Amino acid sequence: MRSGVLSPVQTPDESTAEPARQLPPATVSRLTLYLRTLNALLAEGAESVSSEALAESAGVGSANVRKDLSYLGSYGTRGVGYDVANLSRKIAQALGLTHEWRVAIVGAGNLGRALARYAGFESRGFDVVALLDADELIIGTEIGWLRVGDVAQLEAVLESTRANMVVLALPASVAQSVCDRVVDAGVHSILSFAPVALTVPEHVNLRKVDMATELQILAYHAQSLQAPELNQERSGA
Amino acid sequence: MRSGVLSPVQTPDESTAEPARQLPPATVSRLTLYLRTLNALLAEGAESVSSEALAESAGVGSANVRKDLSYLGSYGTRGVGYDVANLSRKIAQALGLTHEWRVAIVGAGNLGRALARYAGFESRGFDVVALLDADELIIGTEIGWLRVGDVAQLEAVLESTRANMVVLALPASVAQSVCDRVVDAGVHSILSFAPVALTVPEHVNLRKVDMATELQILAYHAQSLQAPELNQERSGA
DNA sequence: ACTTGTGAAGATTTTCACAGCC
DNA sequence: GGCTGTGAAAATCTTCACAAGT
Repeated sequence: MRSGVLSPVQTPDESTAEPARQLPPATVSRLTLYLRTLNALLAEGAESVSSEALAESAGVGSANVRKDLSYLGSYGTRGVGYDVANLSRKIAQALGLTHEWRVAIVGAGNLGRALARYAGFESRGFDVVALLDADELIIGTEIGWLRVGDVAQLEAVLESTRANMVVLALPASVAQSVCDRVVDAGVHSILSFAPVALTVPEHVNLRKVDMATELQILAYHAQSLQAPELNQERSGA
Repeated sequence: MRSGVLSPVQTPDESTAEPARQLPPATVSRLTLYLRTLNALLAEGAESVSSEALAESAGVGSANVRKDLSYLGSYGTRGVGYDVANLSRKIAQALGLTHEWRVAIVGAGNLGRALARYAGFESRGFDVVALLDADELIIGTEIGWLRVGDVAQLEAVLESTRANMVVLALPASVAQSVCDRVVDAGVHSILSFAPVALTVPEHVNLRKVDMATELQILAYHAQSLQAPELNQERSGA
C-alpha cells in the first residue's frame, strides 16, 4: 500500500539539476504529445513556442500545459514562451528517453508484424531488437530487417539482445503465460495489445492498448449524440 | 433508491428502463472491460458474477466496479452478485453496441492491414466494410475478404457502404486532410492511429491511439524505477 | 453470512485568475 | 503590450465503510 508521499511534486529543498521525480500520470502522457510537437517545430527551425501553441497542437488547455511544464521546472520566459530546443531536451530527459530502449515484440501475427515495421518506434529511440512467434510457419521468415525467432527461446533471446521492454501482440489465451515468462526473465516494462487483463507483480510496469475498446467508447459517444434530445428538451426550449 | 442528483447528469423523468444518459468517461472505458469478461463468462455458462470477480478481471477495485454499475441502475442482487446475461445486455445497451457499426479503414499499410484482419472488431459487432489506400500498388489487392479501394473515392465509398465510423491508419502528413474529408462526408466517429493531433469540429467524436506514446510512458516509469531517488549507481547510462 | 448500492471522504486533475517578469 | 508560473477553486475520480437486502 502506498500511504504517505503527497501531492504531485513539491520541491522540498531540491536545489539544482534534477527537477522532480514523480510526475502526475496525466502529465506524463501529455508530455509525450508536447515532445512530438516540439520536435516538429525543431525540424522547421522554430526558436520558441507559447503554451497556447503547444496546447493547441496537443488538444488541451494552455493552463494545463503551463502546469505540466512547471513540474519540470521553470524553463519558459515570461512574455516570450519556451525555448523549443531546450524544452524538448528537458522533456526527453524527464521521460527517460535518454536511455537506450531495446524492444522485443512477441507475436508476429498481423499486428506484431505491423508493429515491427512501424517507423514511429525507431524514430523515437526505441530499437526493435527481436520478433518472436510460436507458429512454425512464421518462424524463420523475415519481417523488415528482422528474422522471426521462436518464442520457445524467449528467455535466451531477451538475454542475448538485452531487451528491456517487451511488446505483447498475441492472443488473449497465451498472453498471461508469455507475460509471466517475460517477467521472470527480468523485463519489467511491458506493453500489451492482448485484449485481456494481465496480472503482474508490483514492480512490473504494464500498459495496455485495446483497439476494440476504443471503438466501443466511440460507439458510446456516437449513440449519445444521436439521441440527445430525450433529456435536453425540457430545459431552455 | 437512485434518482438523486448525482455527479453526472441526471435524467428528469424516464419511462422505460433507460438509465442515465451521460456516464463518466472513466466509467465508460471500464464498462468495455466488464463487458468483455461478462461475455467470456456467458460463453462458459456462468450465471452470476460478483463485483469482486469483475474487478479482478478488469484490474480495478471492487468498489469501483459497483459504482460504475450503479450508474446503469440496480441490476445486482445483494448477497448474490450480478446476473451475467442481463448485465451484459445492459452494458451493451448503455454503450450503444446495439446499433450497427460499419467501419471503414483508411490506410492499408502494415497497421491498416492488421486492423482489417483483426478478429476483435468483428466479434464485437463492428463490421469492417471498406479498406482504402492511396498507393497504386496496394489498391485492388485483397486483404482478408476485402478489396482495397482507392482513397480518391473516399466519399463515394463511405456513402455506398453507409459507414458510420472511420479508422485512420495513415501517416501524420496526410491524416488531417483525410480526416477533413471524412468529416465533410458526414461521419462523426473517428479513431485515429496517426501520431498527430487532429482538429475536428465540435460535434465530431475523435479518439486517438498512439503506440509510440505508450512506449514513452513506459520508459518514464522504467527509468523512475531504476533511479527512484537520485543516485543509485552509475553503471550504464 | 454474503454482496450490492451509495453517501461521504479522500485523492487527483483541470481550470481559473492574477501576480510577476519580459 | 504579451506570456509564464502558480496558488486556490472547481470538477472529476477513487476509495472507504456501512446500511440494506437476500
